[in-house]
Amino acid sequence: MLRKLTEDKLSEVLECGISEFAEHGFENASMKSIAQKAGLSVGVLYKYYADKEAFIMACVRRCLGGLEGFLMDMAATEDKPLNHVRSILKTLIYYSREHGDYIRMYQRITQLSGHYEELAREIEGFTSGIYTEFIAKAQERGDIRRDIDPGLFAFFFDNLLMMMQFSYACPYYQERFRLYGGSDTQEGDEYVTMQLLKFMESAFTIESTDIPHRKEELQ
Amino acid sequence: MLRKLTEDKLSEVLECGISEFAEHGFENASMKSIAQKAGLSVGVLYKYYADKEAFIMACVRRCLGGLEGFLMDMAATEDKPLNHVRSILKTLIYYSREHGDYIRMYQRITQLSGHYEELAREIEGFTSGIYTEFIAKAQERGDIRRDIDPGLFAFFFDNLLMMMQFSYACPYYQERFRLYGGSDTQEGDEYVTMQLLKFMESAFTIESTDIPHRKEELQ
Amino acid sequence: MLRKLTEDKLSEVLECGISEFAEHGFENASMKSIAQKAGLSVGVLYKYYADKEAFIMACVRRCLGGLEGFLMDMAATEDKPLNHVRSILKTLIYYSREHGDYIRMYQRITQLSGHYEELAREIEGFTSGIYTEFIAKAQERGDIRRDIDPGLFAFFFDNLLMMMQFSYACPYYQERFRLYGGSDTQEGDEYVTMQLLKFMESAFTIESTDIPHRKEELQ
Amino acid sequence: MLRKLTEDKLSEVLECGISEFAEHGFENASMKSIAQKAGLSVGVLYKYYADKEAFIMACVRRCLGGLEGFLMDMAATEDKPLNHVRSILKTLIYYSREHGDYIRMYQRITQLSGHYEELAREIEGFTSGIYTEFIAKAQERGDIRRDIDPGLFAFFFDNLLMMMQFSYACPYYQERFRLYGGSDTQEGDEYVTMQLLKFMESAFTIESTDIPHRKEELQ
DNA sequence: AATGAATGAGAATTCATTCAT
DNA sequence: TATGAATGAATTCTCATTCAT
Repeated sequence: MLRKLTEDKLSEVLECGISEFAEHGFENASMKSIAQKAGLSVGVLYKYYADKEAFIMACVRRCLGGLEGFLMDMAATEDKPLNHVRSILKTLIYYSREHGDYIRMYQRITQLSGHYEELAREIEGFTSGIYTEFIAKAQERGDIRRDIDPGLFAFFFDNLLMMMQFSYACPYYQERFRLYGGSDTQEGDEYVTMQLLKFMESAFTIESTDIPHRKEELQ
Repeated sequence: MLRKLTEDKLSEVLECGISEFAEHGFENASMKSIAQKAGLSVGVLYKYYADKEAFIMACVRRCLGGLEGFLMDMAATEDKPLNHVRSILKTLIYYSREHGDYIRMYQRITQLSGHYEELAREIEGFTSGIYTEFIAKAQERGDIRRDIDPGLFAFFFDNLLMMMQFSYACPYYQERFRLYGGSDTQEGDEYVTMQLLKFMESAFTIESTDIPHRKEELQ
Repeated sequence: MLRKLTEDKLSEVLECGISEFAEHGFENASMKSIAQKAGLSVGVLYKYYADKEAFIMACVRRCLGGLEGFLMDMAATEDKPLNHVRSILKTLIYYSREHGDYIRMYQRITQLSGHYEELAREIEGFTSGIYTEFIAKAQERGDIRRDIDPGLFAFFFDNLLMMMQFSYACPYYQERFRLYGGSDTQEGDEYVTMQLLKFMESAFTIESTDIPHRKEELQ
Repeated sequence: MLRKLTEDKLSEVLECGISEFAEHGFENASMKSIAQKAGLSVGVLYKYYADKEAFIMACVRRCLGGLEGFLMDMAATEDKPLNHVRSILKTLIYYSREHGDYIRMYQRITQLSGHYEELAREIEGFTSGIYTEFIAKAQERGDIRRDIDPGLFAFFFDNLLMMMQFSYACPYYQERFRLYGGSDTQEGDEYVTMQLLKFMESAFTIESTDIPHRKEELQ
């Protein structure tokens, strides 16, 4: 019998939870099987978490915390936009491979109904802030075309990143990825990265002429 | 008699299923409430579908079928790439608003575990085919830069579209959209469309020089 | 498989519940064992009653309803007080023997905590009303001494009756009864009845002199 | 060391047990909360008592022991029957107020199923002995009518006392008491006592004529 | 053929009891 | 020796599925 759950063990439990939830979804994962996976009895889970809901929440927090940490690291680099993006992509792909559970868990989170909007705001707010600022700064420096809404630009950018994550970590998206000739095997990473860079690069630099630039000009 | 019920009623049942699954997820939706919603007894449901699994599958098929139909219509237009894309985006946003259930259901599908890869292949294969061909043709015509992998280009393109769909139909993504200053209200549609077009436009037309063009050139 | 719970079957379920609760108490009786006893699956119980609490409540109601019915019958007789009481006692003892479960269940009810006061008021209010009125009328007619508070008199009277019920139906009280030389076997009934009548008779008829008659005279 | 804890602490634990059991019943009271209330760890509880059952038994014993002590004191007085009874009642009511837990616990005990008959015999045997002897002696002295079975007389007498205890200490009986116009507030004590005395007094002194005197005369 | 009540396996949760420290 | 965290059997409750009518 374990004497007391150490900090480490507690972490392990959450990881097991994340792994189970990532694999089976919140409803299909059973507290019992999570406990077993962690080598514990159900009782312990309920000692530390009031109920399944609370445990899910803890896993969600840990997952988002992990992602946020990763994003922070990623955002820290200073470089020319394209190089920065290149490094972001590299890290992202690597992370998606190594911590697939977190990405899959994240995908599950996007399905959660109820009062989880705050969660979205927490994690997505962080990302959106970083990216938007990143874009805005680059626009100031003239590294990126200025005739585009930095918020939406960041949004499209992040959309591409999210889809890459899913495409590397989630079964359905992996399959889909393959259909597009993409490879979710290590070898192709470099190539995919470069192609995506190319796709973005132009978006970053060209100045279009025949599309209205600002909301105000619409009417 | 079966035949009497069939056509219309069966459609209705599937629609109810899709609506329930879209809203509550596959686990949380109950066969009973679906039957009630469709004005049927559970018994009939089980006459037509062996079990919940089978019923889900039928709903999934219908949903994907619906989406495919919509995509076909969308793809049918012939026009200059950017104009074509503009019309695609317009339709897409409109559809996401009007048939949110289908989009939400689709999001649920992307979470399904098990032997659903074939499903992915069915629907995504269709899309990927269309888009890739669309890109390739445009490249031939010189409407789009040629130094890019048409498959991956189509992939990135579709990624952006998928995220738009979700951002217009799924609660979590809607919330996220707002954080980026995006508006999921009718008024903003035009603006968002244009910004996205701008984001893509350059990707379509610029020819980059310092990024390797083909897989083969990598080593 | 039963097709549908008839009125009778539903009654039977409640009787099984009463019997189980009477024997094991509310906490120790399990829904499963009650269902089994009634030859049903747990599911049915939960079809008809929201939860254990609700089922208990239904059993309590039925039990109190039964007791009330019995009390009504008992109260209906018109006769000279002592004869009336004699018949009450007879019925009471008979009932306690035949419907021990109801009496035992009633004893359990007296332990219930929570919002069951209303229940007490329902059943006890009924009894207290009947007895108090019965005493008051007898006082008017001169059949019973008038220098006593009819309410309290009825209270003491009912106390004796309650204890008789328990003594005939509840294990602990039965054992206690025996220690007093009382017999809870059929043969002794008549004798016990008569002794109790004698105990009460005098209370009914003598007019004491050295005990203050009314509340007001106390100070 | 065990010895250190023992005497006082053990008493305290038992008191906590009694208090918890009195309030929540045997099933609903948890060993953990009892230990906490006593400022102990569950471990110690299980050092002294094999299991919950054994602990309950110990509490039951202590409770009955306490009641017995109180009854002994009560029985010690020598006086004329009615005066004696008056003093008994006074003490009883006072005790029921001051040591409600013991009375409530006692009520719980009367519900215990299993091999608790011995318990009944222990405590009730004591009471019944005292009362029966008290009645018999008074009959000899001519203080109480002789045409009544002293055992049953004592039984009825004790029945009235028990009900008074419950009516002063147990929620359900308190509520019931109120319905009869009884007051469980201090002020009414004197009045209730006197009314009960009056109710009993006559039973003690009148000699009825038309009810058979002894068991043997029945046939 | 349609109905919807009954079934019962399985999930969440509690708590008496054990035992490593 | 005392502690209180861990254990896991048992309980309540749900819901996909069956089947008598």
